[in-house]
Amino acid sequence: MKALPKIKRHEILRERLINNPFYTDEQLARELSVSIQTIRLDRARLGIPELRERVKNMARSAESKLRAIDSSDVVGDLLDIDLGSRGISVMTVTQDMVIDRTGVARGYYMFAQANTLALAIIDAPAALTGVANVKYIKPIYKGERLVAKAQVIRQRGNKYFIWVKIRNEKEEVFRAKFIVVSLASGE
Amino acid sequence: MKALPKIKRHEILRERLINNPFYTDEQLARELSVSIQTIRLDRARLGIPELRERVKNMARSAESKLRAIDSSDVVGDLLDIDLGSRGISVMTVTQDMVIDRTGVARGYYMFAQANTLALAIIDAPAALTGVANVKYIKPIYKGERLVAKAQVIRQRGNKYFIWVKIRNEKEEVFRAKFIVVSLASGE
DNA sequence: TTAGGTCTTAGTACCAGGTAATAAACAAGG
DNA sequence: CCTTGTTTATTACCTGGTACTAAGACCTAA
Repeated sequence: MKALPKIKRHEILRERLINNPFYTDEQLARELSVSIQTIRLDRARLGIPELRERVKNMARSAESKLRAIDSSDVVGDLLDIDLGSRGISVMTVTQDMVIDRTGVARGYYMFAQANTLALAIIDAPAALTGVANVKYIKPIYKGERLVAKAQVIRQRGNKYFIWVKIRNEKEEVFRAKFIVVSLASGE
Repeated sequence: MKALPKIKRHEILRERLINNPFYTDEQLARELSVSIQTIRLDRARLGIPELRERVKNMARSAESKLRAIDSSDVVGDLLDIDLGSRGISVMTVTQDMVIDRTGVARGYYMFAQANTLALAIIDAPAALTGVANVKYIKPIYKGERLVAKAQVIRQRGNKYFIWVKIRNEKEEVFRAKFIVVSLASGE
């Protein structure tokens, strides 16, 4: 590779660092056949931080994102809860929840919000979802603030029947009915 | 803080670095009232890498995890697909998919696997889930390898009716029926 | 042709956060 | 008293940079 024009090089640089932030300036310099100083100037002009900063930022943001869907028991923020009866959670749809091509939120995020809220309101040390009936009423887009309301509508033995409805600012966008099994008393 | 016994210090050090890997040796030294060299010896003895390595490892592992549930269009690995008709994906249940307290996989992972597979087999540039009916048959535990099979059972206009069944090694553990709407032709 | 501008490269000093190796101080036990 | 474990200090070196100065390369307009 040789003597690319500056603008082209900037494009390549930006793209390279997006899908592999672990490059050092030295590697980039070699691959683009320019000096390290040129790469540094480029990064400065493009506002791209140094390797260590990039990696640190990834580690930090990844940490919080993982917390959101992996580590917590409730997806979204629990606003209000009345154990054994009802609960409310909110979640804001961020860039990484939507399908790039269409800008529509992936369905399993709403499912996750509704499902975890349903499980949270069960007054038992452990509970499992048995059945879910889900209806996606409207597509949901980035930036929308989703409010989920859950309500226990019937309880029979260790089975709970729970309705969850999710609204955005204007209207109902999702609803689900869960049958949740409490594991408190035997199996 | 002063003059802790060595073993105690090791415990604290390990714990501190687990829930905040961003400490430098210098900070740790100050907080534990020992010299930097002592911290370095401790790390060496405990096999804990330096700050930059820790951060790099986090960034790398987080990257792959995020790809799994955020960036890819299919949760799990797509093994086989016959557009407009059927598809198969597999997913292995890892530690971070289970609820620590019970060791049972969170329900929305199976939902995500089934739902994304259902969407993937639709032969259209974009599709949305309209309705989902889900049954969790057996609890699923860490390490299980889940095979999801999806099949389009009916198509009416831009609506597809899809069955997805998930099995572990031995038996069926989950099934779902989705009604998926293709956005290809209008709205 | 020449002066001025932009790009690129080189070189130097400095920094954080380490590794590696050596040596010295100190306490405690037998 | 000597040995042993633990801690601290010191020094040389490493990577992947920042910040700054300076000089050469190349193009363009007067």
